[in-house]
Parts: sequence; C-alpha cells; structure tokens
Amino acid sequence: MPRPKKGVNLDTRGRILRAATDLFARQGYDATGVERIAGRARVNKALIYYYFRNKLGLYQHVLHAALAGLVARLEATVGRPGSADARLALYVDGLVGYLDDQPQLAPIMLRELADGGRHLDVAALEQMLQIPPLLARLIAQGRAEKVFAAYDPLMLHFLLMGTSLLMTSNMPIRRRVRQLGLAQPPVDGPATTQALLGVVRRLLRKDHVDVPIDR
Amino acid sequence: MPRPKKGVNLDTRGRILRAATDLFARQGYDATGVERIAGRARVNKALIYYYFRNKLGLYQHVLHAALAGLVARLEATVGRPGSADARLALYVDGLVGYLDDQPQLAPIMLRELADGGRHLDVAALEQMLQIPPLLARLIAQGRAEKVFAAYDPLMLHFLLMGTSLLMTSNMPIRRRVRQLGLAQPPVDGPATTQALLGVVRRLLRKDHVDVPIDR
DNA sequence: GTCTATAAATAGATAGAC
DNA sequence: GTCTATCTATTTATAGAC
Repeated sequence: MPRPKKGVNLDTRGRILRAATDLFARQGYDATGVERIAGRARVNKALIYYYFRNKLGLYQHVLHAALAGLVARLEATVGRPGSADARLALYVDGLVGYLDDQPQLAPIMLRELADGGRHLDVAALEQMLQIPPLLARLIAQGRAEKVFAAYDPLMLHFLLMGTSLLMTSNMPIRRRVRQLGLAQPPVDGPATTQALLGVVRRLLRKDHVDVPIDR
Repeated sequence: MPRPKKGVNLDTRGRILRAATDLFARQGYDATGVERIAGRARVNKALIYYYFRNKLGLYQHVLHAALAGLVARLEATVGRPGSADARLALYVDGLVGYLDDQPQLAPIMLRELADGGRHLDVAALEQMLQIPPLLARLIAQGRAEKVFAAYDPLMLHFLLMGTSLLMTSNMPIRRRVRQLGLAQPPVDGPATTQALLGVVRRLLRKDHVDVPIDR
C-alpha cells in the first residue's frame, strides 16, 4: 500500500522531512511545533515520533541533509578542472547559488549561530569542517600558479560564509527599505556573487609589484 | 515608594528590559515566554503588559535600544580626528568591540535576518540606514588623502557586518570543535578585529600603480 | 504503519481587586 | 503601580487500538 511514486509524490517520511525543513527554517527550532509539521506534511503527528525518535532527532536529520547538500556542491566546484581563479569563481558561484536555490539553509545556519550551535551534534560539526580544506586547496593551486598571495583558508571561509549569509538573508529587508523609499540611493547593493567574487579576487591577488604593506 | 537608586538597582521597567534583552537574544522572539521574562526580572507578568502594550512592543523596545547603542558607537569612532586609515581601524574595532561587549545584539540580528526582518518597524530600519553613510565618509576621506580606492560603502558594510557577526557568534562552536579535537590545526582563527582590519585595508588600499580596473 | 485520545505543561493576554 | 485569578489555545510526548 505505501508504495510511493518516485516522481512528484513523496512518501510519508519524505513529506515530513520536507515540511520540517521549511518550518524549522522559517520559525526556528523552539518555535516550530511538531503538530504543525505534521499538519503541513498531511501526516499524523504520532508518525513523526515513529520515524524520528523525537523533535530533536527530526531537526538533526534536516540539518544533516542541508549541510550535506552544501558540502557536496562546494566539493563539486573545486573538483572541476581549470585555473585557480576560474575555480574560485565557481566556488563563490556555488556557495551563493546554493544559498539561493535552497533557501532553508541560510535561516537554519543563522539561527544555529544565534543559539551557539546548541543543536549541532558531532556529525554536523564534521560536515562543516570539510569546507575550509577545499579553500586551502584552491589557495595552494593559486600560489603554485603564482597568481594568489598566501591567505588563511579559515579566514577566507568566514569572510565568504558571513558575507554571503548576510547578503542573501538581507534581501527581504532591503526590498522593504526600497519599497518604503527610506534610502536614496536605493539599497539594492551589487549582485551578490559578482560583488563577493570581486572582494576575494582583490584579497587573494598577488601584487605585481612587491611592495611592503607598511613602510 | 518606587524611587529607584540610579546606580546598582534598576527600576521595574529597566529590569524588565534587561531580562527581555537577555532572553530574546538567547531564545528568539517566538520561543521566549512573557512569563519567563517576568520571572527573570522578578516582576509580575501583568506589569509587562502595563509598561509595554504587549510582547511585540517589548521586543521592539529591546531592539531599538540595542541598535541605538551600535549606531552611537560607530558614529563616535568616525567622528574622532585622524587619518582615514586610523579611523577605519577605529571603526572596525568599534564594530567588533560592540558585538563583544553587548553579546545580545548579534543573536538578535542573526534571528531577525533569519526571520526576514519580521519584527523590524520603520524606526529600526531607519536606525540601520544610518550606518552606510558613515563608511561613505570614511572612504571619501581616504580618497581625498589618496590612500583609498573607490569602493561601494554598502558592500563594505555588508562585508564588515556579515563577517563580524559570523566570527563573533562562531566562537562557542569553534571552542567545541577545539575541545573535541575534531580539527588539526585547531579552529581558532585569527583575532577577529585584526583579521577583519587586514581584509578591509587590503580591499580599500589604492594601488600604487594606477591600473584601470576593467580594460 | 497509521490512527485516536489524552496527559501535563505552558503560551499570550485580560479583568479586576488593592 | 502591582497583584491574583483565569480564559483559551497550544505545547511535547505517549498509550494503545487497528
């Protein structure tokens, strides 16, 4: 009987996961009721406890899936052939693109940050730790090609992550400011990907003239 | 009778505000109960409705106060005399310093971002809009001194805000990673202020050789 | 696998005494 | 200004029938 069609329809478990991802992203962990998740998934509430031990178990499933998607996308961009600069562009595009395509990830990460990582288990931490080495490889390649200067991969990660999280999550607020006519010039800001790529290119670029920064 | 000592003790209204700031920062708007705020402030719950119309009114008072503090601190740094570079250093130090000194602001901003700015009224938006012009003045001074290149103040604001929010809110998670020994080298990261200042200096620095950016 | 019923706690908010 | 009492709705979670 529960033989789900693989295309459009989702099986019970999948529908729960989808609804939970949406609601956790929109309202946060504490503010999201298990009953509301069940309602949106058109599933009996008791089934959530059947499939995922409890509310926390459900949330962590959601988190792991979202993080796995991001890591996979970033790994794919770095894995492609090309110059260091071209791969850097792919990386930034992949990062911003993923946050745009999967709009649930950014709110979840922002809330987790605000919570001090309260719901992050070891598995989630290990997923996040896969990212900085990707940037380290990128920088190493650029240095080998003599086009990048030395730079701390972790700092680069924080810069990219922090700015892209802010700029994508920012959008509704910026739109309101624009609609209310509160700022002139209007607060559009540059396109996220291009602006961010401009920043990191300028940051990593090896100076043609080797001048000491302070004299 | 309700004649509060201005030093150590806080009057009822002030105690409510302090407790609310703490709890809203730690748990978010939806997850924070009015009753818990009253409990922590050692105040009867009904008094909250007496002083601040309702839960939203209380939250917006908290938000306005926190934003006003940040804006004041940033304005103070830019208002001080000195070279553009020196004032830039003061600005970054003021930003990171404020997030460190008032640890409630970052979580509130992160949650507001995650919520799409759901609880931001026009007054709050206007407060936030006071910030980019400060950076515009800084950049203008640097250009006049021929040490800064042209740069979009709004983009610089997003870069500074996003990265500083991430790096300060990050700390508990980084500490857990370190304590669990999950990463080698340990995920300490550079000191936030210095690292961020290094980034923006490199970003704004006018190239000694005048090359057109796009040819 | 899926359901109903229910427990036990807590939510935001108000009325009205003092 | 400060309090108690209370209304109504909702919370996480479980027991047990089918």
